[in-house]
Amino acid sequence: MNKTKVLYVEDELFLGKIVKESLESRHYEVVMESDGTNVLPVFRQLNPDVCVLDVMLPHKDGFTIASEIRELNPTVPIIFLTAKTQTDDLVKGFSIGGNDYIRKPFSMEELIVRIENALRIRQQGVPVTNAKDILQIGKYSFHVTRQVLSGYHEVRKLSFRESELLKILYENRDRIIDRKDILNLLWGNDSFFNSRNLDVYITKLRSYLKEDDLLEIITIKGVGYRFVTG
Amino acid sequence: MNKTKVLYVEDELFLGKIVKESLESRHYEVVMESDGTNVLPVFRQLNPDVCVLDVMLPHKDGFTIASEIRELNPTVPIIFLTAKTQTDDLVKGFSIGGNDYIRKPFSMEELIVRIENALRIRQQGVPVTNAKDILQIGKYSFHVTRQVLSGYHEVRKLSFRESELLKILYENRDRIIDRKDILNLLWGNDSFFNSRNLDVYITKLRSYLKEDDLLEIITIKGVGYRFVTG
DNA sequence: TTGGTTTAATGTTAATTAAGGTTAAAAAGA
DNA sequence: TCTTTTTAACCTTAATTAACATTAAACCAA
Repeated sequence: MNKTKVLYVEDELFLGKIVKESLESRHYEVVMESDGTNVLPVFRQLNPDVCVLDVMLPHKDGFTIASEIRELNPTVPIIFLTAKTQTDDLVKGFSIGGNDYIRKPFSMEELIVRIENALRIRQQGVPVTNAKDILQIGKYSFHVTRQVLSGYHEVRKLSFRESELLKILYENRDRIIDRKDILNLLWGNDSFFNSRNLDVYITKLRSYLKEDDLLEIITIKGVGYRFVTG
Repeated sequence: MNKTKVLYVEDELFLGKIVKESLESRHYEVVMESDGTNVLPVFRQLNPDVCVLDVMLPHKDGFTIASEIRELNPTVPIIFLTAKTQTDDLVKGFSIGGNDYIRKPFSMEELIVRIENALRIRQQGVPVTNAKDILQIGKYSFHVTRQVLSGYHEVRKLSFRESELLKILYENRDRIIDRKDILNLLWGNDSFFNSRNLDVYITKLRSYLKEDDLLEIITIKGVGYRFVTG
């Protein structure tokens, strides 16, 4: 049987060396990367069985790398290493869909348990990603039930209304959606005040989505909107 | 696994050298061209996996090169590098059709993400052009759902009514279209006021289309219009 | 028939109105 | 207290209406 291939991204070289050697002594094949910017080509070349990513990296955080990896490969398990200072919320947002996380400091046993766990789950054919829950919207990925919108540079937790509106827009992308329909779906009626409310949320989403210039919420005055995605 | 081959067209030699070496250190094979006129032979010889083109080049702009490359190869991903001074809309207008673009200055991470992204999209067999959405109208190209009309010199965002009218005219080009039919399609009825409204929009479109002398919206009094495109 | 005149249709431009955008502050939840 | 949602105020833009100009078909007289 081939060795399990681990892609390990860690900027603390001292810690990294220990972990790498420790895993190798347990018959894993480990490729370590200390620079977040170089991960994708290495990933493509190695095609690892599992990724272990430190969240705090000099140029690029682990979440961003993760969502890039996810675009290349929607199923490979990803394990985050987080310092205890990170907010729980965002980490949790990412700790689904084949992702797991371990708080630093951790023991080798713990890491190995998580790795084996991830591999086992994947082997059993348990869907690692609840794929339909994660929408690719342009350069963003949007976890609907977690209400997390992740771009290259920032990860944002959306409120309920923001998230629902984005979902509606996405489901009807490239088509004209009636203002009234959105209002009825989001507020249950289309009174004047809710109508102005919708304007506010449209503005918010536009600003959240501006990392990708190709994403556009076009206003069709007197009618509604059209969300153009590609 | 073979290295990913990148054709990189860039006239700023200093920047180019940095980018080239940076990509090479990340296991890409890079061929750099500084002169736009020589790109096609190089393309043929290299048969790259992805092209990265600076838009502002001395003799020939990146868009022109891109369309030449497209003739040789309709699917290879093309990424444009554009200066930040170019207006958003210009970029938007041209960045349609499966290509991506990056604003200068950019980070290496960003470039790599885009490259990997482009390769992945191609692998998945995702269609690179949403061709049916882009109409060629004389010297203009018209992106219907984005409501963007791009000529050589200016790119204009059309309003919904302008855009719909242009679409109707184009779909019935070189034929006589009844005024009434347009009115019914655009406003749902043909009352007097809407009728005057149509006049206004016809005037607007005529002025938008005057970059190309061969395009003409001919009035047929008492009947309707004929949009002559050839 | 020809050239002028009338008249309705359409062209053009500007003013008005209404829809929506943006931002901030207030209110409501949690 | 902190976040989300709603309300409010003011700003921008598209769509409509209005006013006046031009065109071309229709009519008419010499």
